[in-house]
Amino acid sequence: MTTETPTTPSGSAARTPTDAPGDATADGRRLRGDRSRRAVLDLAVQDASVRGLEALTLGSLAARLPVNKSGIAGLFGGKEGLQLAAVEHARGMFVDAVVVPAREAPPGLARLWSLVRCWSDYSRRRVFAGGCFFRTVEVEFDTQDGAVRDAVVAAHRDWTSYLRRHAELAVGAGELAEGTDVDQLAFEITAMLNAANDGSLLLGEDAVYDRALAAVRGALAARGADPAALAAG
Amino acid sequence: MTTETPTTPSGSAARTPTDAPGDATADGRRLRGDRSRRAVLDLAVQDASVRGLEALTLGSLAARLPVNKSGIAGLFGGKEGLQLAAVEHARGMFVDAVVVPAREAPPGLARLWSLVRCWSDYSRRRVFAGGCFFRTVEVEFDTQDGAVRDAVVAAHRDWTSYLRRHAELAVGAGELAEGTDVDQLAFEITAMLNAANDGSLLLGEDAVYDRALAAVRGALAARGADPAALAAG
DNA sequence: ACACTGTACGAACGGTCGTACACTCATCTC
DNA sequence: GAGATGAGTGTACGACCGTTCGTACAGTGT
Repeated sequence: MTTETPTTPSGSAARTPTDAPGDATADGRRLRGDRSRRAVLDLAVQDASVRGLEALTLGSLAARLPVNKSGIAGLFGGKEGLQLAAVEHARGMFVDAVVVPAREAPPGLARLWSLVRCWSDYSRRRVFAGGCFFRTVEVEFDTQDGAVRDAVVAAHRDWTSYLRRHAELAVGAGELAEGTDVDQLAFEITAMLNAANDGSLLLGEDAVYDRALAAVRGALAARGADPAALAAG
Repeated sequence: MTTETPTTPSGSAARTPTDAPGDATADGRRLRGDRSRRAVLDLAVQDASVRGLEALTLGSLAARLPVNKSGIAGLFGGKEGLQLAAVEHARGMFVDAVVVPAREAPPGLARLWSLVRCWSDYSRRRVFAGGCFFRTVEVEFDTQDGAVRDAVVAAHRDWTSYLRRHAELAVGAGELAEGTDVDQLAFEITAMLNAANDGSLLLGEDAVYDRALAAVRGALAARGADPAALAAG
């Protein structure tokens, strides 16, 4: 992946191998298939955010959709194909829910803080029924390897490097203290956000989101950020 | 659970319903059973820390042990019984690996910092093959309910309340600033430790443990802790 | 008209899961 | 001794898993 910036919700996410470029033609068959794929994935990411990608079941999905079990298998080429497509689909939803709204703030510290707030809202709003989709699947594929794990890791790196980039911009613009360890900062920010997500799910306490925001605000202030730039939630 | 203090590794963890008190007699049959249970659980917690408790399989466990598949089922009364026993077994191992060693430090700030360092070591040493056992199963049972989830939540509360208690002691002893929000502090500490565990597993970077320790040290110092009391890792 | 492609179906496949049951054997109780 | 108890085995069962196959049909191109 060359783009450092998370791309807009991948318009053409999961496609069959033979995907010759330049076919912008509207094939009725493909349209129908894409609509079916979309319906399956909308359900699959919700399920996976709760139970994980391994717990996804072709039969269970098919039972709740006007699609046959073997139809789903054919649509994605098998279960692993479905899992990979689900990761990509979730990535698009994440970008829509977090990255795009945060773009209203200018690059640098403002964008960084906006990302933190948008992520908190994204988790709190339960865009995915099981909290952040990627939290679930990251822990699930922690210690395995294969294509799915690679996709999960790639999504994770994409997100953290985006955070890190805007931290660097903030340092360059003098909004954060010179010499700030942006890796350390990104680590602390993601740690707080993830902890809020997990705590909210496990204990049902909503206060954890405020705790996370307060902690991030503290981490930024400790690095010289203007407190006025860190509007309250 | 009335004890605020994590108990020593539960000597009699998983027992069959009829468990009349006062039977300290050494029944040869029971001894044999306990030995078998222990062997099964030693394997089960390792598996579960990697793949989760739902992915545990009686057949897979039995294939690697001198025990029959239905033998395991009988030993624990079924799969859920095995899962519950695994949580209890892991709890004991956690106490042995983290709580007991940390007891060398006196209560208060020193104990708190010792717990942080011991937890970091516990995760880094891979006491469980899949990193912290409880991280895996917490995320797994985030959004479900049932006896297993309750056990996981109880273990979680046990740990965090233990942290919080020593934070309170530190405040009371003047080692941390008066008015310190101990819930916030406990939140930040667990967030950092968990993030180190997860990051180490997902990305294979060992540096995250140092990042976590540095962040916790910062969080404690910001609350007035004597930097000299926070020995380096 | 024809061949070709992609979606979708229904049925069947081999495999694995957890559970249940009947049974043997060692051990403890009375 | 007799009888109860618990560990452990072996077999069988029903349920569900992902995959595969043959088939039908709609849409596209020539």
